[in-house]
Amino acid sequence: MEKRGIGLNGDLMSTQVASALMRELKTGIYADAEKLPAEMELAGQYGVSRTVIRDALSDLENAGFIERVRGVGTVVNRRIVALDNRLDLKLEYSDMIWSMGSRPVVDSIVLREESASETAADRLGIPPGGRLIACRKRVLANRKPVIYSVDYIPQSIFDGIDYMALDWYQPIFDLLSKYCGLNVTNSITHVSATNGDSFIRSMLTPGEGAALLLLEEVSFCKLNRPVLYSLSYYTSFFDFTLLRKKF
Amino acid sequence: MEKRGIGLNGDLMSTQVASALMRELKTGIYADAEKLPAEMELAGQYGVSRTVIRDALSDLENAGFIERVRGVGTVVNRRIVALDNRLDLKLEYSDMIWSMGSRPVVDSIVLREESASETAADRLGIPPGGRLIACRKRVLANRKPVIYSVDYIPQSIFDGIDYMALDWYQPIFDLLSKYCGLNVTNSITHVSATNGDSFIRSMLTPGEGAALLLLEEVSFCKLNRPVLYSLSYYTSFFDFTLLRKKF
DNA sequence: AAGTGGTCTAGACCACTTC
DNA sequence: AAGTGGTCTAGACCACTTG
Repeated sequence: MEKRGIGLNGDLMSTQVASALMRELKTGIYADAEKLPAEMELAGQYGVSRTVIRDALSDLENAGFIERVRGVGTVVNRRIVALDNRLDLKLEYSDMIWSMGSRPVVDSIVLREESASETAADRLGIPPGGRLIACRKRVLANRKPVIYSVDYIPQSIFDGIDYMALDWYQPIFDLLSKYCGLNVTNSITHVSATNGDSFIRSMLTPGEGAALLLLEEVSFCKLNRPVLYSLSYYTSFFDFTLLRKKF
Repeated sequence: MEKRGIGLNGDLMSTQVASALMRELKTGIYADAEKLPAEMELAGQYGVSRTVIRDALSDLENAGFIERVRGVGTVVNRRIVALDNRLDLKLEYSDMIWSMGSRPVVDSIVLREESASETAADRLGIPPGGRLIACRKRVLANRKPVIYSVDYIPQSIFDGIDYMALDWYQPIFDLLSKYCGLNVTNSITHVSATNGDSFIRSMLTPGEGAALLLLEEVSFCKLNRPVLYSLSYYTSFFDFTLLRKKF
């Protein structure tokens, strides 16, 4: 009898199949395909049941990469497969900068301990005035400033950790993962347009009359635990793309 | 033997269960619940197999409303259930305005036939210079201008239809659905911040120094067929929220 | 009629958390 | 040990599109 549930590298079968299919769709044997093979055929090829294939295809469909049509087959959405920086699927700015061919560089970090504002306390689910760590920083791409951000983290998250000694130049999600064992899974993000104040504009030096995109964001770990409240100002360097789908 | 696959009102069983659960989560018996009952128990209550329940829960989880944890149960994400205007789940501005307690009113419509720009042709997958219908309009909420938009639709979509006679005051998606039988299922949206030009600002009269949010969008029907290319400028009246999730 | 994806059933075992 | 969700199997029928 085959081992069930878990494949060789620890991932689930359906996850492995989904990754494999995605690879083939982007650069492999389905790179020019308009349709994928029938579900039963894929099941045979990968040596799994149709259920596994359908779970994998469900994931791809939810992300918009394919569309399944009865009587027709599994149709590839080429335009969506080709998209690179999906705001709705990525949480990390550094990935975005890398995939745009630049190297993200962080400068002028200011780390402080502060009392939570009413807003911050509400978003993070802590008492007003609770202790926060505030990390203000600027990110450059190709030597040009592209992001200015303020990240607030409850001090309680760093219980027993000398957070001042940590390397705050790395992406904040990496830091939370490495030193606190907290993996951010999703964020609620408010998007708006602004011109910023004179300080923000002096940090980002956008062109005359250029507006900034502001993302106000609460990030969560497993079980909906809020761990990060952040305000990020983005210059027009970024091309934010997202897929909107009816529920 | 029970009828399979389709329930009383034409919806799928899993879709019906998902809707029912969503209703209970928002205002029903699970309005204050931290967890949903076990899958087997739900299966019993709704008189369906565990598979149906799991399909329904999968949909809710994909939209972020619940989280399923092994050994624990199905946990409700209250903050996400409480969100109202999800940019990633809604395609229609009028819904958003209604749910903010205002009535959307469209004024100053300008309908023209134009040749496709290179950009528009590319986005809509038609030859450059192809015939387009351009609909420019302004939307008011509570008598204040809140959106200015330009919608481009390939003329071929209206083959044999006297499009000039249609009611362009209704949402464009309703129009496409009613008269062309085309239901928009998703959109690729580019988000950016801008200050607009003097014309846009005269239409929207944002406050001094207030920036505008620009959504540049291609909307698709079944089989990834592009039917609408639009540019929409939004004032700060709108609170755009979206859920970002790791793929 | 044949082939596709969509759904459903019944049953099984696995991984995890809690008691 | 008991209960949860996660995965998988094998098989069935349904709805739809295409030839």
